[in-house]
Amino acid sequence: MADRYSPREIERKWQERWERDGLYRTPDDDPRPKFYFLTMLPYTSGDLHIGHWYAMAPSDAAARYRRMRGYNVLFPMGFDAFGLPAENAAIKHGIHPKKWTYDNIERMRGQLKTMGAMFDWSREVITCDPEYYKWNQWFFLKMYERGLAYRALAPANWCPSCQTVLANEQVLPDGTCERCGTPVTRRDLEQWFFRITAYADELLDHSKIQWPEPVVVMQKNWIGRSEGVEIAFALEVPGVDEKEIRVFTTRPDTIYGVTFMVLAPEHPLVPKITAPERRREVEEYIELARRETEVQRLSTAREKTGVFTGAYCRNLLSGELVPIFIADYALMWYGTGAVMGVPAHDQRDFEFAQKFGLPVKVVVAPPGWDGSPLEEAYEGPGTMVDSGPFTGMPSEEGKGAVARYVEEKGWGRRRVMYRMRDWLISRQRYWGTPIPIVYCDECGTVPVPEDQLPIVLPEDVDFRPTGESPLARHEGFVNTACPRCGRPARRETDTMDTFMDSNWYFMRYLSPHYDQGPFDPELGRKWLPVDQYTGGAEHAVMHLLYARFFWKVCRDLGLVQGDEPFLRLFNQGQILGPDGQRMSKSRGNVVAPDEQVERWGTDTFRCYLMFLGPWEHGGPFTFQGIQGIWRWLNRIWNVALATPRTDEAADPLPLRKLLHRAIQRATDDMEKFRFNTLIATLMELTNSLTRALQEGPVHPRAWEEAVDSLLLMLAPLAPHIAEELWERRGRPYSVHQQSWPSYDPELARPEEVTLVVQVNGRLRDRLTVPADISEEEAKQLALGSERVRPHIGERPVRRIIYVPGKLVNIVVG
RNA sequence: GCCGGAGUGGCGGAAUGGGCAGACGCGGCAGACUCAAAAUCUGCUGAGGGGCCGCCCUCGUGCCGGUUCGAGUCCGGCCUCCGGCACCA
Repeated sequence: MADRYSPREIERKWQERWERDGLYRTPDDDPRPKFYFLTMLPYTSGDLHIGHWYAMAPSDAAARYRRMRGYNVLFPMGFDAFGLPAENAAIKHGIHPKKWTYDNIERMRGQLKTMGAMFDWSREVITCDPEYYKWNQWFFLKMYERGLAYRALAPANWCPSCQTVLANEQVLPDGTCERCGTPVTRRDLEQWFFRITAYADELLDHSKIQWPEPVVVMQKNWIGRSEGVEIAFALEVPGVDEKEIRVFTTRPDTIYGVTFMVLAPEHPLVPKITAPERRREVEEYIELARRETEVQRLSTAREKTGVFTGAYCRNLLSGELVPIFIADYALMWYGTGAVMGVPAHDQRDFEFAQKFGLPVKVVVAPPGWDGSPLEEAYEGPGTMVDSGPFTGMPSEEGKGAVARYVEEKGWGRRRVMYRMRDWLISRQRYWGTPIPIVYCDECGTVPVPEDQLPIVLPEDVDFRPTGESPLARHEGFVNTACPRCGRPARRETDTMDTFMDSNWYFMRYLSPHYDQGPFDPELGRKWLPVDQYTGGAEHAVMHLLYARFFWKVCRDLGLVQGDEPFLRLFNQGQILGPDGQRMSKSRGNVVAPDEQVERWGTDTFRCYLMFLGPWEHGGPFTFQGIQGIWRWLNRIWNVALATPRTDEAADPLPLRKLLHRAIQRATDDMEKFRFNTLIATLMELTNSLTRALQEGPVHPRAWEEAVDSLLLMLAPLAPHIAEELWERRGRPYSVHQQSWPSYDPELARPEEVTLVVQVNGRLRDRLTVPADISEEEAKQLALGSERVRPHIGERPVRRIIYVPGKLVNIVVG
């Protein structure tokens, strides 16, 4: 018997050997078909946690499998290195964000290497490196040129006590500052946006990608397209120039039910139309709304609030005059910032009307309605009533009819609205990509010329929170010369949202040090788009939507071909603590992967994560089960190195059939990322081989074929032990350069099947029969069964149902 | 509230173009090896009941109903948990 399985020794040994040999360097000039396998890069938080392992280890197995299937596989890794936690660490512990980040990268890179993954480290990308973010700035300029980057006034979270802008993550759920507990207010600042809404309709089209349906649905909901009509209401306030208020509605069929009008508090018409005697109350309400955080304001549980402006407007269709209110449930950034109040057919309007004693006028009769007052808004379809010329029309039809009428009269037009807003990319933060813009008193907003990039983030910055954006206090950074006129000018001091970094990192992997553009276009043509992307579902809307948008911009810039960056997507589940809760330091349920690797070895830990359950499910990490994987790998060790009693005369078929069935199932599972059942299949194969070993002489070539195939199928899952055993069995280095075993369908097909015999649908007997048994034979066999006959008794057989290879069901009585 | 996803033994989970429920593993029980323990190996392990105990019967996939010869799987109505969105006119 060979010596014992000792993961610590062999794992270090092979990791060193693989690195020395450049086994996982992906050549760009390889004749095999390319396959770009991408897994999301980690944020440089400090330690590689179990979630990273759960995301990456199965991805590695799948990438290795692709490689064994004859593809030239690119499987790169990098670090998402800009972001708030680095800055917070600096504020809290006085460590410079750069040092904090690079120290973390150093540690995490080491941890990643213990995984034994086939990452091509020569392509590593670190997003906080000027070599990388230079191209963030370059992209920004391209977008600015095309009008896709613009500056506008937008509200930001503002802490009046800290005198600083806060990121959304720094605002606690109760709307207070995470540092000082002061209620956060909103403050309007000039900020930069990317015009993602210009691509809204294209982003709604997921027909060219194979993504999990839930992610597609989430993106569609996020974009939130709705078709409706913009309609004018006549404004008849003396001394006001504006003669109309425009509203957006998806329910033009309810227009005769309008009993009031609501404007958003920020609506520009409000100060103009407010009656003198209402002015004080209106201003107070506006101030109140301004002080509220978005979270508070959008809370649906709250009772409706609002104030009457004293002004009226006229419904052009009905000719009725209705009062104009302001209320914070009307949102300035959606539609026109004005809502027509139809309490009978909109629950929000209904609640508002109840509160303010406004009339509820039914114009779409619910089926079977007796004319009595409504208890709540009726939002379904019905027959239009009390609606002028449209009375009697089904409301669904009325939508189009009213829209046409309104368009004919020139009172409005059909419009499409989106829930999605443009992407605000400005962050009043230090640790991010500087926005390449200069403000000049003479020339205004001036983009930094390309040849002056990168604008390097200065390191000698006072990033402690003193009430200003850190870069704004750095004289050497802020003060510059206008690129256009040369006169003194000021740099933009905001930095970019870090989602900018993840927009295109997968392009940078192709040529991480290329300096003529974001990536070598020739390599772009070769490798892009990504064939398979894996990562957490938490990125369903933000990252994955931004990256699709960005790709389409790149396509329009002529940088990439095709419409989508990630052809196939897979979301792994989330790994929980042993208590079934989210892992967190405060709960004390964090499982450190390093300890598990130390104890069991990487191969065992990797396989265990894959064996836990379906990859997309995730679930609690428990310590008991890992033992089972350890035992299994030991059994493989023993089987692979055993010297069986062999006999040329032994029948090779049983072993071969067993093996080829296993290969068939394993291949199918690999294709579908079903690692848990894949491992179960390999366990069964291992157990069968162990039994064959004990039972007697085996056919020598069938045995060798079976053991070699087992190791080949093990290789993507547990790369180190597979390599070690492959070598010990005298096979040529490396197991990872071999082909995935193929199966012979003839051998994989079972010769005998178990035929289930039922009487009236209840299981009564199992018969082992040849797979090619005829229907007639099967029925006769079933009827003749000793176990079946008593259940038929004297009752007549009415029907016999036969499912080939599966069952016979005898219907009696 | 709306939109997704999921509910199967003591536990993680298998099995869905309807057809053997519980593969594989953990845990548990019993045995072998051992002075003993660990490790390893073998057997049993959904619940209930009956036996002429190497056998049989009944029940059983969140709940209620339906379709079907047959439902974990399909349909209708609920319940619970998880995730996302949440006054989007």
